[in-house]
Amino acid sequence: MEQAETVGDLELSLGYVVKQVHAALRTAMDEVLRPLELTVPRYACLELLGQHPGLSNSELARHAFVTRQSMNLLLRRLQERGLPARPDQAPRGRALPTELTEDGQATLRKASIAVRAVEKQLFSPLSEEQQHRLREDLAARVDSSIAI
Amino acid sequence: MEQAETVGDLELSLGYVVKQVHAALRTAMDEVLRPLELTVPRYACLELLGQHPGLSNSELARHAFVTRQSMNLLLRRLQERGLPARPDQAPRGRALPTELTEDGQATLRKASIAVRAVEKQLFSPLSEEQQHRLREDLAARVDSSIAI
DNA sequence: CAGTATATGTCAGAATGCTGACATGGAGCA
DNA sequence: TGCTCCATGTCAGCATTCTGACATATACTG
Repeated sequence: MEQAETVGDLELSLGYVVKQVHAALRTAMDEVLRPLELTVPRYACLELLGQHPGLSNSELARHAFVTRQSMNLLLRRLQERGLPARPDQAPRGRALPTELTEDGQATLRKASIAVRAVEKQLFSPLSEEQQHRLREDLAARVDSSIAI
Repeated sequence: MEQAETVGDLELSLGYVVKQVHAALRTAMDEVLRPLELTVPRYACLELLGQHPGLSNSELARHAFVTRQSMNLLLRRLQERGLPARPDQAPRGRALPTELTEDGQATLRKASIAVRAVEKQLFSPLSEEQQHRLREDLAARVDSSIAI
């Protein structure tokens, strides 16, 4: 009976390693986003809007992995800065389709470049092929039902 | 020039995929830990103490990826429940070496088994070999300097 | 020895995120 | 049509975590 039932050595735990990488990524992203007065969730919101204009608050929340209440507050703060814009009335149902303003797109572009550099640097120890394989393996276990 | 400078399609971003897996893991862990009145950071604290008795508050914080202020509060709450114990005075310097009580060990055992099951289930779509490779690839880019 | 640098524990305040709750708009069904 | 169910936006309260600050203990250095 080799298979342990407890977590065992943390360094051998896939969950812990994922957490390590996630923490490293988040710290590095926070650092480069600070000059733009963005946090990771704020950046995520902009990036999602950039790729999928018209997303509602609830949809943004799901894809950014926060509750819709948190996203609501976050979105309002960004709106005060004039980065995204929402109509006053819902064109249908209650969902308010959100889009980036010119300023929002400009800010997103800067942020996206910075984040891309961080990712590239963080995963640079891995070869192109390893990175591809890593993404495949990770995606393999993500519920693809979350796809937009 | 194929190499984009911005993040590009999120689904193709390693960072986003890591975040997806991390979120899924965290949600699943929170769920199974709730009956034990534990959160992920609280569990992490106990697991670290189980594997490395005598860690100080600051060391726990670093390995659990929170600030030492947060860990301090968290640790005190756990102490009120009698799970870990710290001496009143530091045997050397200011660091207070923390250890699990009997209750703490018992709680940790239950939690660890539950978390192990979650990890196992979450990564079950991947073969044993793929999991091994995944861990290797991820660990390859974690600063091993964080090792205990 | 005195002065400096580093690490630790801790306090205080602000920001962030979550849970619970409620009202509203649409879809499905009797 | 009327009823139920679900998704959305939003308000309120609570918990958690962070940043900034300060005191203390040790190590290092001139």
